[in-house]
Amino acid sequence: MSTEHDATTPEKPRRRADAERSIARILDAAVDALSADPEASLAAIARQAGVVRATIYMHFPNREELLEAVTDRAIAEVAAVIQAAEPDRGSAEEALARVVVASWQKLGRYHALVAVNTKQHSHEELHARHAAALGLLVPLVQRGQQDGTFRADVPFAWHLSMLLALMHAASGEVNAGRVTEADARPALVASVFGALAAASPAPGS
Amino acid sequence: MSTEHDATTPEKPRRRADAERSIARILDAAVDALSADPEASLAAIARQAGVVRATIYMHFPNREELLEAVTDRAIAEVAAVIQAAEPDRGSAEEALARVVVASWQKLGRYHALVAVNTKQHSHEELHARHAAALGLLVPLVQRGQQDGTFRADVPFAWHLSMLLALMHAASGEVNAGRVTEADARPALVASVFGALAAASPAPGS
DNA sequence: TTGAACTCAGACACCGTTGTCTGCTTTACT
DNA sequence: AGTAAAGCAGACAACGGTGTCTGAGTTCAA
Repeated sequence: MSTEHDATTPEKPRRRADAERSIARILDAAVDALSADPEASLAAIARQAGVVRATIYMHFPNREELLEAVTDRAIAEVAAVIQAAEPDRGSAEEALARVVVASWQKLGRYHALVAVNTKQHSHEELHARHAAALGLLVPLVQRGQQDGTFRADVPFAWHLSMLLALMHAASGEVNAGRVTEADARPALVASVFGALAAASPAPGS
Repeated sequence: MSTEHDATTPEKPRRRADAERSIARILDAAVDALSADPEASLAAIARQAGVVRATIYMHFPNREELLEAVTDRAIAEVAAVIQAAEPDRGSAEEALARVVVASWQKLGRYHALVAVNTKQHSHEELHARHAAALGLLVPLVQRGQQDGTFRADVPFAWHLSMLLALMHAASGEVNAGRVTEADARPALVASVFGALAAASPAPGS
């Protein structure tokens, strides 16, 4: 594995090394530019990438496919981080904490990209793409629901959405400078676990 | 510096009745159109409002101020709903549930508008605007923190952000059809309370 | 009822973005 | 070293959005 970066699809073309480099720079620049402005022009992306606009068209047929490649890569990166955190090891609580800590920053980095996709693709299609990364957490959540760690009176997809929302919000807080990253980590873990956890054997109700 | 075109705050301008009507229709259409596509053109908004594009310019000097009026009105509506839920009455837990139930749908309706504002205004400015509605919850959260209902080891602003994120996510779930509104309500309340609640007198940690 | 406010219909110039194309130079591979 | 791939530079038409203007109709309010 490793240095195999395909722009959009793993294909036949044996690209030259500098082409691979350009593609990577364009993708990186696109993430930055689109994070700052979801409607960033290709000219702006090219400028930030240090290439000329025509070079983008050398690797991506049009704007839309570039954005597609950007989100594909972002999701793949997040998925890799999640997987590296071994969501299926240890107790559900431990695993959840591990996954959250490992992935929330990278997830937050790509937070702004959501706005880019919301208009082009439908919600369903967008969710289907996220599923690649989110799907890795399904066993973890279900496991926790079965052993009573997480509330079982809501669908596991609900937990997944709340989890995602909290991680995004947390990275937003850090990004806005309202909390330090060091403070955010335990707070996020606590909020997430609290949100997913089964109600404690409390009285009343 | 005072606004001459205040579509939101009824002031000096003695507008005719049909003008008020047009403004309201434009604002409504803008919410719908921008929710579907954050970059909806003024032509699209005008079409949906059943007016001609020039009519928009009769009440709003430019696109930007129209969007501003839209978000101002949205925030004001949400704030009104929150206030009507009496966030300062009863126990923090009860009040929280009341506020969440009352406001999450309307808040969700305007969820897409967030993407519209993210690029124009800075995060700080945007947060300052939200503060008008969010500020109503500050006493509630602080009260809960003081009496031990909510965790006090995080800033109250953290709780506010998590609260907002969960409500947005919940309305997204309903909007996507993954849960019914009836199911979402108690689930949201549970998730929110769990996220904010102080750790139960449990062992560990 | 009359005048003013408002709306409609359509045009206009201006601007930025997209996608394509052209030579010409530089860089990578064998 | 030679060849092809890739990049640069700068142009081009096409398109859509914005903001302004005109000159008509129509609706409200005194």
